[in-house]
Amino acid sequence: MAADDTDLFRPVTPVRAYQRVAEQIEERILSGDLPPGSRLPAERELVNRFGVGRSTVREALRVLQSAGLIRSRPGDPLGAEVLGVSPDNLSQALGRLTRSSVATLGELVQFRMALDAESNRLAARLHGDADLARMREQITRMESLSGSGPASLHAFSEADALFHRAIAEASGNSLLGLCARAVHEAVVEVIEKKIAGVTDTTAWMERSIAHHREVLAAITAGDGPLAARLGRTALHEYYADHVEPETRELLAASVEDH
Amino acid sequence: MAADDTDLFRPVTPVRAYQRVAEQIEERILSGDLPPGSRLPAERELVNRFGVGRSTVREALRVLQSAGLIRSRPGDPLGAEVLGVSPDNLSQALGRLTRSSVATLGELVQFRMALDAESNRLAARLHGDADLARMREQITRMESLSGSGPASLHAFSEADALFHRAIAEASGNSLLGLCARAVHEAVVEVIEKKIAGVTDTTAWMERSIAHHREVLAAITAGDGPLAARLGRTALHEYYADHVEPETRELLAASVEDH
DNA sequence: GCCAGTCGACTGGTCAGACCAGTTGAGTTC
DNA sequence: GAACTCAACTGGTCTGACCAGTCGACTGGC
Repeated sequence: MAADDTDLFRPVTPVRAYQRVAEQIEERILSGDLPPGSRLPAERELVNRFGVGRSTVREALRVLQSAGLIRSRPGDPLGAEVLGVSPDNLSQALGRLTRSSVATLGELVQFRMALDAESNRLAARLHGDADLARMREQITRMESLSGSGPASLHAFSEADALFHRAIAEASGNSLLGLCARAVHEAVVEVIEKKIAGVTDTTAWMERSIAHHREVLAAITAGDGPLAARLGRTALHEYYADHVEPETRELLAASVEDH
Repeated sequence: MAADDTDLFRPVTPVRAYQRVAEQIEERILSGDLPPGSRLPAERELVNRFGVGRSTVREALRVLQSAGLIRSRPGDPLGAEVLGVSPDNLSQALGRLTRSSVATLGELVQFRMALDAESNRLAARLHGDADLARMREQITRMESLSGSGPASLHAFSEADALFHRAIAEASGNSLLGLCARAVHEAVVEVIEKKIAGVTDTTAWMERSIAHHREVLAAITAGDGPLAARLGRTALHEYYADHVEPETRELLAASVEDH
């Protein structure tokens, strides 16, 4: 132990007051002492309890709020509301990564391929009857929308999102679903308009419905590898025309490798 | 269009002053106007430019800091430093999800299986000579550490992390690497001590080295599917004993399915 | 008795001004 | 030329104030 003197003295980072306050409150929230829906004391009350100034308390609350843990509303006599842990922060972080062009569109699609494939595979293995019913329900909804033309595109993609959420929940892995959702939002932000303008929406919707039916069939049959491959194929077909040309063939290879 | 009156009026959320400030600065950072390493004006200078009070500026800076975009140091005459987009925020969000038991350890490992498998597969297809050299280098470093007992565990896992980062960079998909890293940090946070206490570190290191050698061989040979499966196997072997019993067999199934 | 309106006691959001401890670099001293 | 001093910064914190919004209790008229 004495030989490893790199661990004896570590660089000391002064801990700011607002950090201590934020950590204490965050700890209470994560530990469950402050369940979602409960209220924090008023700011001026927190000032008394923590023995710091109001600006310090406010900076701490700001940090928690930007992390999506609490929400405050002016004039609310009950104090800030505890929201609990939400995935919004996650998708926010992913969104930043894409907007700063750390990640390209091709990388996003490829990333989502991996996530969706794993979700589908797990869902095929673990699904319950209720999960299947919810997926069927969304497909039915898509079918009823497919004739309405471009106006219903918004409702259609909502049904699509719900279908994928049903798969994610059936997979039993919340992380997969959350990340896939975040990436999906990031992708939509980048190319939604492009697709809406270029594509023949009716034909696109019908092909999309066909894909979803295939995936549902594979999941129902318990064929995980097939469901995974179908998920990749669908993403490739949707987005291949819109990614950067140099990554296009790589995406195709991602489908074939499985 | 007129039929879809849900989009005509949207709920209005008053935008706080500190939000506007934070958004403006964040926009400049993400757009590249403020590259990493550059400096923000001093707080009192921002007060003048934005025409708001210092507390407002400070709350905005606090939000950006908690998002990992900037870092400020007391007494620094250059002002806050722009850090650029980093995955720290991502791993922080993942850590919160696990600590609040929204996501279990098993889900984390399963998630990382999907990411690592995809990274390995892509790396096998796209690697350059420099990537292979860096992987070899880290394996050599692990070998030199494997005899030193528990004291060098820290350095060993650092080499391990660098090995995986080399794979991620070889894969050409930054998102995969960043997420894998975030998940890895979250996992480490949960069970690092457990592993350090329970396991025979020397034997564990040697098995780990053997795994890494196999993965490197598969990548060098360009065998993507094999590299992917090896990645899953390695994770299963490392963590299977530490995840919740009810998810253990599911992890094993994740390996076999591929 | 009930309902509408008023009013005051809160809330969070913002601002101004002050002080502190730390950093830095220019000037001073030896 | 090296060491020291010091003033001009920085960010971190506190105080006290004001505003607009919210809400509950009180009060008026019916």
